Amino acid sequence: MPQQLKYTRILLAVDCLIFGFESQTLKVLLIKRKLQPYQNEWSLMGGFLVGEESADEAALRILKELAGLSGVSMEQVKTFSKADRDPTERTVSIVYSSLIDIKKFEEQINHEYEAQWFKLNEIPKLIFDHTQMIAAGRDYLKKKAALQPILFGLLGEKFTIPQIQQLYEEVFESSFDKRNFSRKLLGSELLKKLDEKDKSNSKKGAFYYQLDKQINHYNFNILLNLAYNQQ
Amino acid sequence: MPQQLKYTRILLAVDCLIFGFESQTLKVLLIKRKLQPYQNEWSLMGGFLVGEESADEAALRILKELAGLSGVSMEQVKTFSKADRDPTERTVSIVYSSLIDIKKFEEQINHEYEAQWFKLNEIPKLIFDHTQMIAAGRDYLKKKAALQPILFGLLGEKFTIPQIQQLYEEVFESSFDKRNFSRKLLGSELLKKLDEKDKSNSKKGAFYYQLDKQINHYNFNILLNLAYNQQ
DNA sequence: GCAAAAGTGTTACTTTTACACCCATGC
DNA sequence: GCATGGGTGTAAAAGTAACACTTTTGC
Repeated sequence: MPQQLKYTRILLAVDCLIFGFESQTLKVLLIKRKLQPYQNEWSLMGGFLVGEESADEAALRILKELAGLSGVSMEQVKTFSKADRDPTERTVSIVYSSLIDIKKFEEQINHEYEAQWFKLNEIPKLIFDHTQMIAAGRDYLKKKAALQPILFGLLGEKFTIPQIQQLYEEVFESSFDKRNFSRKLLGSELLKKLDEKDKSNSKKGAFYYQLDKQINHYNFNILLNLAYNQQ
Repeated sequence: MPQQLKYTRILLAVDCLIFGFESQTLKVLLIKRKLQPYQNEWSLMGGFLVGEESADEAALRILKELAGLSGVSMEQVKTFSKADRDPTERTVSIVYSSLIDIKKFEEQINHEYEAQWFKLNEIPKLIFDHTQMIAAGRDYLKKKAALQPILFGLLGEKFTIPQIQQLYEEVFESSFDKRNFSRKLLGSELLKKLDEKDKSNSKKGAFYYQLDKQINHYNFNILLNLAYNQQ
């Protein structure tokens, strides 16, 4: 008799935590749960593993099913396993997360589950331990951003310096001197200035920039250092 | 009928990945599996969740049961969920890891499962995806060490500067100039020099140091910077 | 013409890097 | 007495931090 027979098998879920950036703010995508219990309460996009799929695969499927998003590359953040986290039945959940540019994915979003973006300081009460999941995701984001220029992934094809600065400030919950910040950023030689200006935030308008080259071929100490003293 | 009835329940395991440092080398603790299949092959200390325990709790229990270690604070690294990772039955495994000082825990280790330390470049063939787990743990260690002075946790109560340097060099798979390294380390004012010398590595002997104050009360840019250019 | 955000330069200070020789000891 | 690893200083270069005023333009 295989040893395993005496162990309980447990429901395995995946929850998708999508951060987005828009109008100078970091937001989180939430949907309304359509099942009992907790029907109509806000939650991350979550679901159970089916068949032979891995958690990575399940996360992509669930994000597509519940929010309509595809082509988002998520990373595993953390697994939540407390026995009482889901009162219905014991469930272990693996959290996946990504950062996206809200505008870029706006049209893809499916509103069947009332998907909606919430600012980080205006997050409603969520089911289960989803509030903790968001905290874990933020933490993950902070660490990742300190070591890699992931934040660009969140920006659309073009962006302004003040936009990037606001993004970094939100992620690190800090603020930077704009002269120093823009000098560093431009000094990286990663950005190409466009002729076009973004006038949505000021009368003068801010020039748009684009990533000039492939991100991975560079030394990103410049970006790392933005976070250097933050944590 | 609850929605969940249609989903499969899955075996949930925990694997413990213990890194240790001894005689200038980073090592990993492995045991011999006592169950079929793969009996007598090397593996991490792993086991299934039982009862109402969380994965964090299971990891502590399993580490104690299979290797005799207690008082080790492990952190969750990553969850492995591919359908075919365990050929016996579908099992999802959450990996936990820690860094310890081998000497400090030497006496605790229980040899019922033939627990043995292996150098990172001399790791035998392991069951399932345990080799990948070690790679993920190393990566985690590198990132963590770049942001926090965890490496001290791995050293015993006293240590020499060359020892710490070798440790950092192993973790970052890199090398540092010893003058710069020791200047930074001593400049942190975290270390107190002892009168005693370690003569196990040279005739002249190297002075032992101790951590002088509580680690957390300090600014660890000094240590962060050791890793600054490494990744 | 004024409010509001964009953009830009300099200086003092700190940190990093690169580099080579003497020291203490056991054999 | 020599081989081995331990220990130390300095100068040039790079990066960081702190600071204030001008520009543009829509209203």
